Amino acid sequence: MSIATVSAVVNGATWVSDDTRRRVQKAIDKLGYRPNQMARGLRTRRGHAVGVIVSDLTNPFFTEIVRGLSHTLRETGRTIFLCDSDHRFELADLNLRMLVDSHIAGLVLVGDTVREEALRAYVRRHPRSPVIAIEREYDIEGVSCLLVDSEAGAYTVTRHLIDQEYSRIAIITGPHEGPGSTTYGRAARYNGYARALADAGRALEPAFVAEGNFRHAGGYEAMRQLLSNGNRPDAVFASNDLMALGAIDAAREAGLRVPQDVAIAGWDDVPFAAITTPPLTTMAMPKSELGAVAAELLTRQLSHVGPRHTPVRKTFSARLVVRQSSCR
Amino acid sequence: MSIATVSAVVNGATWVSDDTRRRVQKAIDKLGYRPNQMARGLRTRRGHAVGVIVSDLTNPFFTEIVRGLSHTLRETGRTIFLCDSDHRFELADLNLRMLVDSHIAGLVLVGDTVREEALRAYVRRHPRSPVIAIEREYDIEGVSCLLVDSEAGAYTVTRHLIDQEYSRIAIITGPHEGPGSTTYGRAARYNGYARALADAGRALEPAFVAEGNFRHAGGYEAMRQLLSNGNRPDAVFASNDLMALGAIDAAREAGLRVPQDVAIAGWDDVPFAAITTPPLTTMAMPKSELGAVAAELLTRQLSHVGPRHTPVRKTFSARLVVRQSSCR
DNA sequence: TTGTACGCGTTATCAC
DNA sequence: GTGATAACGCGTACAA
Repeated sequence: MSIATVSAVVNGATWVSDDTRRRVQKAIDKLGYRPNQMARGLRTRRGHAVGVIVSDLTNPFFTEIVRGLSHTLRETGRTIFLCDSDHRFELADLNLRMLVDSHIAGLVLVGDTVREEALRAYVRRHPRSPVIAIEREYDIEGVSCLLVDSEAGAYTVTRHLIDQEYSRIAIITGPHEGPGSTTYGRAARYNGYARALADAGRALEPAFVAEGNFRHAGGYEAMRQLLSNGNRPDAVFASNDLMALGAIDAAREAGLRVPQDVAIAGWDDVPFAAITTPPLTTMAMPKSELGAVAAELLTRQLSHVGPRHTPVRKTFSARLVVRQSSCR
Repeated sequence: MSIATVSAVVNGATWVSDDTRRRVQKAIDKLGYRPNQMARGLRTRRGHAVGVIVSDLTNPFFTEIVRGLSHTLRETGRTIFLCDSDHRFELADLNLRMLVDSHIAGLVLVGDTVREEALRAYVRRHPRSPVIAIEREYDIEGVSCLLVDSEAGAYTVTRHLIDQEYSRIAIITGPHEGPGSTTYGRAARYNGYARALADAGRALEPAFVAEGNFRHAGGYEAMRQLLSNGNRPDAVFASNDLMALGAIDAAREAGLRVPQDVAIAGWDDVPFAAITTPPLTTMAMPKSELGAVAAELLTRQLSHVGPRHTPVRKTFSARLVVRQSSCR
């Protein structure tokens, strides 16, 4: 028995005879042999683990995706290098650097994490590494993006508020700069909101636009700001559920009833949205679909041999879920 | 300049002259040199990443801990190998095997994950690897455990329900077998519940004990079971918040009002517990404390040189947070 | 179909 | 203080 033969068996080479394969396998089981991933990675110049950077691990929408990935990868014997970028570019860049040092086999970006420039550099230096971005659009060759049509969704939910006869509709956006300013922050969701107002012949009141940070506290602060104006809004579309819940807290604290005095709508449909006080109207993200497609895409691209895998760009749509927070 | 000297500088050896150190550093910055973690791990027989197995990534209490760990470790330049064991022993064992293959530097167990036996084997084969278990007690030398006094907490919350003049108090426990059956499932929380009833001179009704699985769906099912009895409980202590929320859903579906018809109390005080309908009475876990201690402990043990680090066993206590779900 | 020998990038040992 | 060199465990080109 030789080292090379064992290696061949372990890596499933085709040229080993069935007989020796069995004998090797038996020995492996008996001795409890396990390949050393570090040595393997050193030799192959390509690790076995997948790097994942998520912009906010406390956001249930994101954890659901990570959980799905974790399970799919386990079936391939792969593990996840997990990093939380805390909604900050500097941290995301740092995280990416650490992942590069660990020689990951592939990269998954969940939410708005690394800068376009940083990712471009990564792709250039690691042409064989699949990159999948979820909920963030990159204009980089070789990067797959799984997106949700935020503009259309924002239009839908704003339209819904208009139909409910709310007349002074505000929006809590993502941050103006930094993560969130790209895909689903100001750009798309704000545009959808603006277009819906325009189509209904409503004016866009600058005082009705507040900036949040995709977190509970950010929604709370933004709502306080909106309420401090003389002309109070009677409906608020928050760009995600965490901020919507923060907004509800702020409204209640100001002695306002939701939805009688002010309606609130969110985005994501996190599991808790259905059981808050009051239950939250929100745009439901196609979570399971997103997770499944990402996992399938990743494993396919990882097992792909050849110089370059084919990137995918796919847009899903969010679905309006009407609950009590937007119906007087 | 020689390879060995550079290595010495990178690893902060004391014997390099300040002058060469500066020169090496300058070259490192200029060339953008980054040590290859795989080669390093291969040589040292000890990786740079920390393995984390969490029993349920969708449980906000757990993600908070993971998030904290992620950030603390980033400061040391370390990454996390994350695995979700999905509340299943087989998966946890598999995860542990994968982590071993990846040659982790340390291990953190969040929630009820790997079996005592599996962990014992790990510790035997990796005496230098720190192991920290959060919310699960192991009787293994060298394993640090950060615990919460579940028995006392369960006593407190049950006592609270008694004080609120509820008379038929039920419990939704963790699973009877598998993860959850150990620390905080049947054992401690059930015992605290039983002792509180006994101290108050109440009988322990077997029909008032339902088994859950620490998930929303499990709480829902357990509640349905409790409600299907002729003698309905008028208060339910669920062993965690996810199950409590499931129980609320089931109660509402059965046409019962919470807390007028049936009171519900949970355990964890996840962020959403404060904003559910109605806001949830629950035992607040010392999250930030737990996270901070775990992180501090881990980094200390990781940087510890010598044959054996000193394990720590620490018990925190949960705090009763009374909200509307338990007050008519 | 099998075995040999080399190199992946690092750290540890020891001679200088 | 510094530099040469042997491992670490594996994949693979190439010889057999």
